[in-house]
Amino acid sequence: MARHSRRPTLRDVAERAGVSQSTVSIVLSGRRSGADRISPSTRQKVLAAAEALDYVPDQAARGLRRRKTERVCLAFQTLGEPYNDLIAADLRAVAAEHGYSAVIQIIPRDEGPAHTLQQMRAGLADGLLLVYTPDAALTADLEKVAQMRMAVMVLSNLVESTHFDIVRNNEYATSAEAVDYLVARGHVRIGLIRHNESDLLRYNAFHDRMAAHGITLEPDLLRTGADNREDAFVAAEALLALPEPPTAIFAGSDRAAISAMWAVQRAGRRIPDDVAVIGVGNIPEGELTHPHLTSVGPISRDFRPLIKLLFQRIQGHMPDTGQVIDMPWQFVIRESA
Amino acid sequence: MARHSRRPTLRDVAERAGVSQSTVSIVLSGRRSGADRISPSTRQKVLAAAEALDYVPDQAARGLRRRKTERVCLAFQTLGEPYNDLIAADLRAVAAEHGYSAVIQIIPRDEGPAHTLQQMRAGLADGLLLVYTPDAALTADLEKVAQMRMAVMVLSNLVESTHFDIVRNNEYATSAEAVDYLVARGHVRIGLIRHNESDLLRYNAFHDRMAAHGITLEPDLLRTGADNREDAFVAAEALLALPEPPTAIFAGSDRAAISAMWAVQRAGRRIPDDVAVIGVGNIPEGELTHPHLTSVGPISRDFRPLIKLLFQRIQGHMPDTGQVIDMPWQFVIRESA
DNA sequence: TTGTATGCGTTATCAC
DNA sequence: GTGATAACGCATACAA
Repeated sequence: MARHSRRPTLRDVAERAGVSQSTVSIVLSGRRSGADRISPSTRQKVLAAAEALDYVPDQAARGLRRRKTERVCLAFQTLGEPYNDLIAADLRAVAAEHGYSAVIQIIPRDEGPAHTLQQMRAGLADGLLLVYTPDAALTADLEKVAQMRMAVMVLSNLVESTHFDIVRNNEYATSAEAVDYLVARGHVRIGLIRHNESDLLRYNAFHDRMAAHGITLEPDLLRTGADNREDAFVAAEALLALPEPPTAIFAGSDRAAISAMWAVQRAGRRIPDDVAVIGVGNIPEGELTHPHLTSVGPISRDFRPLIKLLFQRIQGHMPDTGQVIDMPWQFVIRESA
Repeated sequence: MARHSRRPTLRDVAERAGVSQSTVSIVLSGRRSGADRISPSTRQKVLAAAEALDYVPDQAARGLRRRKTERVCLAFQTLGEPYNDLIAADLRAVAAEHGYSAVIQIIPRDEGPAHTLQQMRAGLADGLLLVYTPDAALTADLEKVAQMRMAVMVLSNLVESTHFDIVRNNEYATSAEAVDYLVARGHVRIGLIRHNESDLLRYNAFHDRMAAHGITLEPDLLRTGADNREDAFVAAEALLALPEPPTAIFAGSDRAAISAMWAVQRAGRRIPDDVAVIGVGNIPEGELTHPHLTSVGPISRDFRPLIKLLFQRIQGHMPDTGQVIDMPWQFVIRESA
């Protein structure tokens, strides 16, 4: 295992080609259209030498000099959320079109995105796409990142700032629609499975609409902390085990809703006749389940428009003040409610 | 939006503290135990200045100088695979213990990991954890990466090299066990839903055992390209729509198996009485489904031992020749078969 | 058209 | 104990 074979540098390529470092740099950096500055023959020699040495430019050195990483970072809490998968795929594709590389950072549930923001300020990437609802302290940190000429886009309904771009959706209105739908179908005892604390709006909608309909909320019917499929399943089982179980379950995510559906089936009840189930997110999986999942979620699953905006900002083609972008949601009635 | 506020450098901190750059570097870099070299009072001044300026050291410059990124990279094809989620969480946690940062790169399905390997050679990270089965050409590229003093660990049963660490499992034997189990229960017409091409062993096991039992394979019962839940669902529907549908389905992944279960339920058939279903992976979700999913997969879901080995290599505490690590699998009989 | 010289921000080696 | 100074590998302004 021949370790420690020193990686070739510009100088190695220059020596092999019999030219100077700068010539090699001009040819290989692709900038300033090296084609018209360097003679074809020199150019060929350089390319041949680089090829022979298997030269790869050093990111640290190039980044230090250019003040650019040509990298974007995507940060979210969990890979388990199907939308994060879609966002990651779109980000990678659009980044590639721009000659950029995409990296993902996981935000630990108990610590928040502080580490990622620190990394950004240390120069991890030129742009950040954050799927998270930061609190006030983190908003300040985010603004610091944005002030360092890096592009920042946050997907959150609850953050406020003019220093970076924010993507919002009408989660509240569509969730309210779903609750109204359940009530209109005669449901009074509706169980709630909360996903995590960062997205309050769907729960606010639940509370508000139930109050509007004059239905008092029983603490027993509210389960929290169902961040993953397993916990959501347990929460649903607890709801179904109540002396007076709910006739409908409103889950904070489609994943939680699917877990709830399994729990209902295991309890030997029918969906939606015995227990209706509604989720949030409208993930593709909801069209596979049996019965198909009624849900609230984005109309479009294409995140490329958002990402293109992020690259607009990276390239400086955006106004200095942060924009607010709307991503419309809808209530999709399928079979489970 | 006060953009372009130049980020503070060592010199800014030095000026504010009234000392030299080197002193600041010694204090802040944490190396060489700055505590005993620098006087407490100077040290305090430096720390105060850094705090006041909100100084964050530049990764590019530090990396260029130290020849270290203090970063590890995890690369895999899809976020949808639950195990990748577990690996990512464990990697992040162990990395944090070592003062390292973890980044994830998605390997595009149509291009393979070439881009990530290029990034590694350009100095993206000190170590790479690759969940992928590279072909011969990529193995050569991987060896190049490993030769540049970076730690490389690959999770694959099909790659061969002494230049990096390889993690294997007994996927073949346990898959064979599952097939034998189905045959022993009287199943002859067994449908196969292939996941992707990179993990051939489970399909080899299927073919070999069926042949051993003298059962000829019908092309109609073999479906390929079911890389995601949606495609697997379609594949299962096609199987069930056959004039003579299978009495059992062996899916290349648990996700595919769960999709198949939904398809079976939608077709109004019972599991396992009408159609038995077996998956591969033994993901946590399999204990939630109704019925619970019979599967083949890792005994342990804890990837930290592997990751600790990766860090051993990063720190140079490993023999130069690549190791082969075994990760045992088992056949888990639940309710679906 | 090509080469020389300088600096990006940091760390390490040396004097003092 | 602390401060100049020289690299790390690359890109660019400028000179030739």
